[in-house]
Amino acid sequence: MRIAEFDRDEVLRNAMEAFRAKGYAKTTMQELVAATGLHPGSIYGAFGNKRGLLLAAVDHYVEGKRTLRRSLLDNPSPLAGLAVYLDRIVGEALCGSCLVTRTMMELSEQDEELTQRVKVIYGELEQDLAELLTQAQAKGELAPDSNIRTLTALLLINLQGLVTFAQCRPDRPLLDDVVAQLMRALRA
Amino acid sequence: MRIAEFDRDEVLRNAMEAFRAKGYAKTTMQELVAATGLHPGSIYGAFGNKRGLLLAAVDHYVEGKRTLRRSLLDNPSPLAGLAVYLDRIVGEALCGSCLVTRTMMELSEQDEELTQRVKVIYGELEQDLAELLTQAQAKGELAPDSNIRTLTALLLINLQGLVTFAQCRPDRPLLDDVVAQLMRALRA
DNA sequence: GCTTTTTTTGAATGTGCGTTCAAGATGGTT
DNA sequence: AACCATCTTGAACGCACATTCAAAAAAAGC
Repeated sequence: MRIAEFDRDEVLRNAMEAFRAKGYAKTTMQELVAATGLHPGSIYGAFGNKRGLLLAAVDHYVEGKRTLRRSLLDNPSPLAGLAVYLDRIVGEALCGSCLVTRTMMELSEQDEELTQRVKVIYGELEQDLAELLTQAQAKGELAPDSNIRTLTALLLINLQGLVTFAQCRPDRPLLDDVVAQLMRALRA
Repeated sequence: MRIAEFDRDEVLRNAMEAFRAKGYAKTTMQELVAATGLHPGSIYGAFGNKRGLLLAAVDHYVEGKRTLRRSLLDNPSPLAGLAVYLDRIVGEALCGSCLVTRTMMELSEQDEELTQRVKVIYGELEQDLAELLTQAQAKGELAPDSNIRTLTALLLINLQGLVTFAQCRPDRPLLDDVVAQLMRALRA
């Protein structure tokens, strides 16, 4: 027997960063070898192939995001939690794009398994947001006649859009104003 | 002398469709040859190389979108024009992604010239929307104290997000509700 | 300490790609 | 009608890439 030397989490973090920076197709094995510190044989041994490494990196990325999201949203005032979360999203959007969105745009309509996985990820996010809005409504932070499903979709769309928009226009004050406007729109 | 036999517009339409379906990197020259009906030599003669064909296709795509947009937004009631435009965007989002967004996500941070071009395209769209909102405010369709810049950004973000969201969840009634909510948010 | 099993290493392989090129076809020009 | 510039055609090229493989190294079990 012999145990693997590398730290799987660190490898996935580095791979993720590489994929996020250049996209799947344009990230070469050479770059992944350089980024992870592993040699080709080790990568193929541990993850099967390049696509396997991407899938593992996406899972790792999503798990981190999900944990963070749930801790930020866990707030006595649901809408206050949402505000904190949105602030965080803006901060991240200013630093770089989202691996999931990028992967989805690049590989959807070609990779059925990956598309399915992305849909599950979106479903989870949607459910978290829907629960949050339901609680907000129960606590009177939202109008009783608000349509949770519509508002959830509006939120998702704005999360998506924010990250993309920030690539073109990394203007923090503007993004903060937009978020404030969005929060007002929810209550309206 | 001899005149080119192919119809440039049709070639660009077909190339655009190919690029939009699979992205730049994953669309092979073979597929472009099949899609356009041109042989490699002709493509290289007319557009320089694969990237040149992409740039030409993007320009063609954007020009079409811009013309359509301006005609839809040209309405005695600015907000009514906006509603018509958004309805159209929803319809298109249900059919497939946006070539510009896709190209941007795939090639930004690698292709400086293309990034610059995309920023110009976004600037144009932003300006059109800002003008529309200014007119709406002048005609009393928007509150006098609304911040045009913020609302413009909000609109852009939602346009962006709508198209991406629709890929995962092609649900026309839901999208219509979201658009209605967004229109309400502008007036608030 | 020897064997066994797994990992590491990095050079080698084969394939698919964007691109080029030279020969043939075409139509405008004189 | 002859010429020439340009377009068309499709085979050929070279390169970069993902992947494989065989040898070396390193831990675990006895």
